[in-house]
Amino acid sequence: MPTVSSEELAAAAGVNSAKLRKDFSYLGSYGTRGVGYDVEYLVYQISRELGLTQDWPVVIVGIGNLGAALANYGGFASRGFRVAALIDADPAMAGKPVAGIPVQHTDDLEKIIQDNGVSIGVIATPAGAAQPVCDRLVAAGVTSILNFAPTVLTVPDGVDVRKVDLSIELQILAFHEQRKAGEDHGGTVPPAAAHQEPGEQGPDGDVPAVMPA
Amino acid sequence: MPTVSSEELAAAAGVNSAKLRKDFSYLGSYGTRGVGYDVEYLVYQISRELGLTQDWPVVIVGIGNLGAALANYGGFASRGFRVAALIDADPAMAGKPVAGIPVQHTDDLEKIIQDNGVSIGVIATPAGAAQPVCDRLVAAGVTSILNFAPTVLTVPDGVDVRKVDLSIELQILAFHEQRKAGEDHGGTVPPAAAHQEPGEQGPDGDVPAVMPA
DNA sequence: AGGTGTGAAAGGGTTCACAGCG
DNA sequence: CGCTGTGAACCCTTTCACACCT
Repeated sequence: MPTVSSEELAAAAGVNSAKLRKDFSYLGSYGTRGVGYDVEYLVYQISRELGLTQDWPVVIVGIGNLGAALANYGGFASRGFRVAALIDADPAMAGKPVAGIPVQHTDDLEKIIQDNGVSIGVIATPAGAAQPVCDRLVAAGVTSILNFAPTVLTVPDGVDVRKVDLSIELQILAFHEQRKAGEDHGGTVPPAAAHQEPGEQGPDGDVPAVMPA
Repeated sequence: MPTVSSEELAAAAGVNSAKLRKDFSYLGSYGTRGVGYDVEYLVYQISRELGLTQDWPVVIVGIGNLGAALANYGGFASRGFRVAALIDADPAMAGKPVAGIPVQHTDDLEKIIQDNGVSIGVIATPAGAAQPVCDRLVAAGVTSILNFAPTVLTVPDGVDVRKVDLSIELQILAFHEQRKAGEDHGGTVPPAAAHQEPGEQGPDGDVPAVMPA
């Protein structure tokens, strides 16, 4: 299949074809009228725009179950991510290989970051260790942090943090599950929040915008 | 602190106070004019609306690193989730306790679901096993599935699926990282997508709406 | 013809601003 | 007087519809 139309892609993605064309148009004019989009060319252009063609060395700090799961996760390599190092505070872990990469001790964190030119760090430590680790990562030159620890991190301006809460997705499912069952609700919620569109399976839309901890 | 104003909550959440008040108004009139919101009462009302006051038994299928990390995750209990069972296809795992819960074999999946009245299942298996597991969960009565396997699942109408891709958040960070560094871009992207607001750390907004696999 | 690229219309969500209540 | 609750204004995103190119 050398070429696709916006109509076909839209159907596959579960969106309107006009939206898809408009979105693509922000990247440039990569389609051919009367024909569609050249698949290979389009994939390359989107990959480049998203930064998938670059090599991103990342470090994972905190090699418990979650850290190990991340280290073993196959999806990283294909998106341009390379696990440059695994770091843990437990001296007993040092030297042990996880996913083929030897775990290093937290003492060497700064050196590891600098030697590998790492700008993205993943924190998978317990809650208490997260902020100190974060501070050291930032001081060593990391400017983007993915945080799996159940804490809100404080960082200086110019540093991006994204927090992943493994229970939030479950909570969204439970929210809908609740509605499937009993239909006796106190309040009124606008239709947009009532239910996700069938077909989509992703973390977007359909989530209350404001949800205090 | 027995009471909060919408202004204070909005500042803490990094949003507009009017939005917060409007959002709350969909749940009912839980505030007091001239005073603010009674914290304890508000927390209860929001919890109830989100389904946090209920008990949600869940099963986790696939007890590798990720499954184990989920089983050990502390955040579930406080949100009303109870890990009713851990299930794995490896006979060697059967009986082994993970996070204090003995792992059970896939053969007993249907019985486990029914005995515990489980309606929410978590899939943390390898990609190949995900769809068969999903089918069995659904046949046994599960109506909401949280999928960590790198596959898009096919389910009948009435079943909700949410897919968590651990590399997508990393990709979003890399996208911004790329912009921090070089500023030579081919295309033009609308301002809303240019950068996340400082202060927020969540998986929402700021993500291209359409991103074909 | 067939399908992109895009101005213009429609729609939905956010913000303003203030009436109204404690 | 202070702060909620909310109609109305505003703005951004999505969709329509069609000119234009292949």
